[in-house]
Amino acid sequence: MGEIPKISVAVDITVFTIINNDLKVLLIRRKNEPFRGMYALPGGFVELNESLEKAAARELEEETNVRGIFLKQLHAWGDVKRDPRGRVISVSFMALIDSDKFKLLSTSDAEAAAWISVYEIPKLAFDHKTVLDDALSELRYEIQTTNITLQLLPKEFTLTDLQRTYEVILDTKLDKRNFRKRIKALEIIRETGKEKMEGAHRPAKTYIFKDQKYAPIREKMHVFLK
Amino acid sequence: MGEIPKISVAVDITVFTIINNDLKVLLIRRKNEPFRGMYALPGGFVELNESLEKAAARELEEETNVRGIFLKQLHAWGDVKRDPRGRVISVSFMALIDSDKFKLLSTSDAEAAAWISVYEIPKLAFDHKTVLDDALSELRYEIQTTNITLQLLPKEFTLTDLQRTYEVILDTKLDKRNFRKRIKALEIIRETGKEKMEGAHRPAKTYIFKDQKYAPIREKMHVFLK
DNA sequence: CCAAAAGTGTTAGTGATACACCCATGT
DNA sequence: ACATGGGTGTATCACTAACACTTTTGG
Repeated sequence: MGEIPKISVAVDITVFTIINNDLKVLLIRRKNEPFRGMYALPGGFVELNESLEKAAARELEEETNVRGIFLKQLHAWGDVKRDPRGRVISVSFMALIDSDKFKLLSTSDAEAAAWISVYEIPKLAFDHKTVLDDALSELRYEIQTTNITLQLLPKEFTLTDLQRTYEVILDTKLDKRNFRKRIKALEIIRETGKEKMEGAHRPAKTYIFKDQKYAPIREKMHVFLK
Repeated sequence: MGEIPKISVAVDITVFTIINNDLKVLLIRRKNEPFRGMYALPGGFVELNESLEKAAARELEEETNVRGIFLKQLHAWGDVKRDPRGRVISVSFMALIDSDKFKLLSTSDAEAAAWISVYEIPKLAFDHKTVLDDALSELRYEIQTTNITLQLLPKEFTLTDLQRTYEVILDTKLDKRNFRKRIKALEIIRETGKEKMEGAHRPAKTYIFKDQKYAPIREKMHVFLK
């Protein structure tokens, strides 16, 4: 080859979590130009000897201390002028972390990183607002077609925990009876036999996901007609 | 900046069409190493001054003479060893063209390009088999959630034409009455008032898509529960 | 009048929605 | 005994699926 153009390739990760019944995204305050002092999605450049997924996992670990988590690739952003420093294309990823593990973040030496409500997003560097909006709409789709919420919950959880997760992400109220019927029909969770007692009321049964890894919900979803 | 790694970025396009009731993909026979003589998806490297979409459109036009067509970005492929020449990431796109326009292809000076049935795909260069499989499954999803079939049909078409398109892509037989009921309910097409007479039988009404551009089918699709 | 594709309705079953009360516990 | 959240069933409605005959034309 020889005259093949070379371009810098970055990954940007939209990390979601739920804190206080609010959907939050991890944002980093930039210390350097361009967009110094502005919030941005965590991310960084892809090294020559690592895949896109590896790069995203490495950056996520560097920023949050969280490792081994599921990352979903979303989109490649390639506008010529999206980075004022020069030609940079960015591949975006989505990740979800359990809000318990998030405490690891504050013990890390990551610079000014913060969990920001998706409903109070400040002006972001680069095209990161677009990237984030895309990730959010992808998240809302994913929770309806995969078991991805397992990433947001502790291993054992109650049906109320699960319903709240859906409600927070979809930003709606759901009917308790219908939600339970539907979730049971999807056959993605199983009773543990244990209960969780918490507060002055009847204890709740706890559940675990049958698949402990990300998996599409087998064809309960629209197949078109026959 | 300075020590930011630079990577070659390519686009690869899976172009579908229907010929003789068979779903075909455009493949190019490679004239150069690596994988010389082997079939591959059309594509090429992204220039510094063009977006990913522009690059895909340019490559598509160079290979097929077809321009102004809808291209959908699918995925970024970034394995370290996917190209033996060095580090290359590739962003894949999908395109559909009307089989009438395909004739433009053979009049072009494109080198050995061929429409190959998706059921008879030979060994492909690079990771193009994976890229193609991904595109095919995306296509099957897209025709159920968008009006993308408008790219495959002439402007005016009959319901039988439309049904055959779905059948060929989904590789199933569909019930005529149920298909028509469903399509009407989706409200994506409109009668032209004209008819198409062809052969010794009753003439068929013709239809056009209400949106003449790619559009998602407004929320007839699963919204999850309330 | 025959061949060929176009066009059309009904029924049964399945899944979605709306909705209200009793249960088990701690204090 | 009361406050709190956990847990459950039914009736209606909308959509999906299965299925066969009549219509219009050219030859």
